[in-house]
Amino acid sequence: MMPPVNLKSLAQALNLSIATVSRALQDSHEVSTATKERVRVLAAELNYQPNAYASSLRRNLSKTIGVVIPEVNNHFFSLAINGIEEVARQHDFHVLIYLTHDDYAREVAIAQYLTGGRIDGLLMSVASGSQNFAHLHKLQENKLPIVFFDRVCEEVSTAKVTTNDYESGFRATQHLLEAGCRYVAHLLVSDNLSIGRSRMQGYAAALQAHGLPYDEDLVLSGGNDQERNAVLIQELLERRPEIDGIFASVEHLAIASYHACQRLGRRIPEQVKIIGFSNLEIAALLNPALTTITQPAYDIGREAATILLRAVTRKKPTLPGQSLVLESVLFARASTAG
Amino acid sequence: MMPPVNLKSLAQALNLSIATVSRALQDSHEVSTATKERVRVLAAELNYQPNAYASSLRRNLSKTIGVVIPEVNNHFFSLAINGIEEVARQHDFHVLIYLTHDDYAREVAIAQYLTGGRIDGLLMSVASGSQNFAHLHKLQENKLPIVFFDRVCEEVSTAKVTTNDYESGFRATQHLLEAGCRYVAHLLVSDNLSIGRSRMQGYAAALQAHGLPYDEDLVLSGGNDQERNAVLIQELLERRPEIDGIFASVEHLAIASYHACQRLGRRIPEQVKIIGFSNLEIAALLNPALTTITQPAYDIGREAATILLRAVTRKKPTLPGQSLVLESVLFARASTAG
DNA sequence: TTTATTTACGCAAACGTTTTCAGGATTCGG
DNA sequence: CCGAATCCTGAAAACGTTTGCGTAAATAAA
Repeated sequence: MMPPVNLKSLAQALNLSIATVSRALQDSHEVSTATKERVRVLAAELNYQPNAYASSLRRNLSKTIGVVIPEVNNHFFSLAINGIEEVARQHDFHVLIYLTHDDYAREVAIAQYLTGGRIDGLLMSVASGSQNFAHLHKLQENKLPIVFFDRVCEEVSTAKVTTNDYESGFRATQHLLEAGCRYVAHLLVSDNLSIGRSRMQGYAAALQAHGLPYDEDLVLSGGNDQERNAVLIQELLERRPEIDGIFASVEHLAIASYHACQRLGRRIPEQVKIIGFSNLEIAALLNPALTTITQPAYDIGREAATILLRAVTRKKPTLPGQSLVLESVLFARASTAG
Repeated sequence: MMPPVNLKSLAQALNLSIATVSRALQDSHEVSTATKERVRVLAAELNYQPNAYASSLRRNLSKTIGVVIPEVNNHFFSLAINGIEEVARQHDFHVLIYLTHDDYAREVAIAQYLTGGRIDGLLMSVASGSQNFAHLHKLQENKLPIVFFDRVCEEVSTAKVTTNDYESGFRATQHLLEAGCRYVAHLLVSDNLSIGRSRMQGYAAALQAHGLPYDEDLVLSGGNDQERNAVLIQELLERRPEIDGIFASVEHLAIASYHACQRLGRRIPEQVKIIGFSNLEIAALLNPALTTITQPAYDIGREAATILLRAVTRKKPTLPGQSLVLESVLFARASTAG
C-alpha cells in the first residue's frame, strides 16, 4: 500500500514546510525559482494531485457548476450541454448534471441538494410543472449565481438566455398560413412555461394578423408520455377534421403529430402541414422532411455558461441586465410544402 | 448579511456541542430523542445544509461519480446518462459529466483531473482514438473503481457492461443477406475499438456462413465529421456500384449513408438496403424507415451505475467477474425490405 | 556600521465536518 | 449504600488545503 501523496508527504520528502510546497505549486512569487522547480519535479514524479475537497473547503470555491434540466435525451438539451461543457472545460470547471424529468418535486429536492455549497453556480431550465419558486429563491438567498436558459423562470431576478420565441411562434404560424392553412392547431407542452406562452402569443398574433379567429379548442397541451400525446393529437384531428396545419411547440410533439397522422392516414403535407421547434439533425430525412424552427442550442449553452462563469470567477451576482436573446432559424421543408 | 448556518452556529443556538449536533443530525443512537428533535427542528427552520466539501474531506467520500463519454448529443449516450442519473439519484449520489469528443488528449486530461479524489467512482466509454491506456491504469492505481460501458477498454481489468456485439453484427449482416444483398459494405467508426472489432467479426462470420468473400475494400472507417463521412460513403458507392447493402456500426454512419444515397439518387431499399446500430426513437419515421439494431442504452446505463455504486458503497473494487452483456434487438423496417 | 528593505521560508490558524475518547450523570443489581 | 452498567454529552484531533503573520537571512540604502 502506497502512502498518500499530499502536501505533507511532499514537504517531508523535500525538507520544506507544507506552506512552501503549497505556494510553490501555485507559482507564488514568495518562493524562490529553484525551490519551485524542485517541488514541481517531485510533484510531477509522484503524480501529485491536490485534494479537491480540501481546497474547496478552504477557499470556499468548488470550481464546479450545476446544470439542472428536464431531460438529456433531447437534442436541444444535449446540444446545450455540449456548449456548457465546452465553456466549463476552458475555465477548468467541472459540471454536475441533474435531471428533473419535468417533475416539480424532483426539482425542489435537487435545489435542496445544491444549497450545500457543492457548486459555485447554476445553469437551469425549469421543469414545466413548476408553479412555486420558493426553492429557487432560497438558492438565491444563499448567494448562488443562477443563469436560466430556454425555459426560464420569470419570477427570479437573474440573467436569462432565451430565443426570440414570440417572433418564432409568429413566423411558424405565418409560414403555415402562407402555405395555405386555415385551421392551424397549436401543440404546447405546458401553459405555465414562459417560453410556451411567448410562442403561443406569437401564434395568436399571426392568426389575428391574417384575420383568422383564435380558437381555444385548437390548442392542445401535451405531457411527457409520448404515446398519450399521439392519442391526444389523434383525437383532436378526428374531432376537428378541418385542421390543416399543426404548429408544435416542442420536438416530441411534432413527432407525435407524425405518428397521429400516420395512424389516421392523413397525408403530410397534402392534408395536414406540420412545423415544429426541433434540433433534429435528421429532420431532412424524415418522411416527409420536417419543417423546423431550430434554436441555436449549442450557442445557448455556451452563452449561458459564459455569463455564469463570468459571475462566478469575478464573484459578482448574475444580473437580469446580462440576459441574452438569440435567434432561431426556420428551415422550410417538405412537411409544409404548398 | 446573514451569519453562516453550520454546525457551530446550531450548537451555539441550542447550547449544545458541535459533536452532539452532528450526531443528532445523523440520527445517532448516542443522543437522546428529545435532543435530536430540538436539533432537527432548528436545523429545518434555519434551512441548515451540511457543507458537502467538509464532509467529503473528513469521510474521504464524495458521494459523486464521474461519467466520461465521447458525446452527449447522441441517443445512445443520452439514454445511458438517463439510466445512470436515475441510479445515482436513488443512492443520493451526484453525477459529474465529461465529454471527450473522441479526443485522446482530452481523455487523458480528464483522467488527470479525476485523480484528485473528486469522485468515488467512474463510468466510462473510451474515446475511439485511445491507444495508450496509461491514464486509466493510473486511475486504477489510485484505487478508483471504474466500470466501462459500451466502448470498453479491454486492457484494464475491471467490470464492463456491453451488448452482444458479435452476434448483433452477425445478425445484422445476415438480415441483409437474407434480404437478397450480395455485396454488403460495413461502416465502422474506428478499428481499434473492441466494440467495433466484435461487430466487424460478426459481419465477417456472417459473410463466410453464406459463402461470400470478405472484401476489405467494402469496409470503411469513418470519423467524427458527418459531412466527410457522407462524402466517403458516396465515393465508396461510386467506386463499387455493385454494393447493395450497408451495415453501419453506429447511428451517424447510417444517417450519413442516407445522405450519400440521396445525393447519388440511389433508392433505398430497392438499390441499396441499409441497417444500422441506432437508438433513434424516430427511426420508423425516416424516409424510408430505418432498420435498426437497438441497444438497451438506458439499461446499460442503469446496470453500469448499479455495479459501480455497489462497489463504491461497499468499498470493494470493481471486478471483471461482475461484467454484464445485454442483448440488442433488431427492428426490421423498410430500409431493408426485400 | 547601522538601519531599512526585500527575499524566502515556516508556524499555525482556519474552512466545517466526523469520530475517538473520556467523563459526568443516571439507573440498576446486589 | 456501593459498584457497575448505561446513557448522554463534550473536548479535541483529524481530513488536506490555503493564507496571514512572523522572522531570519540577504541585500540595499544611509
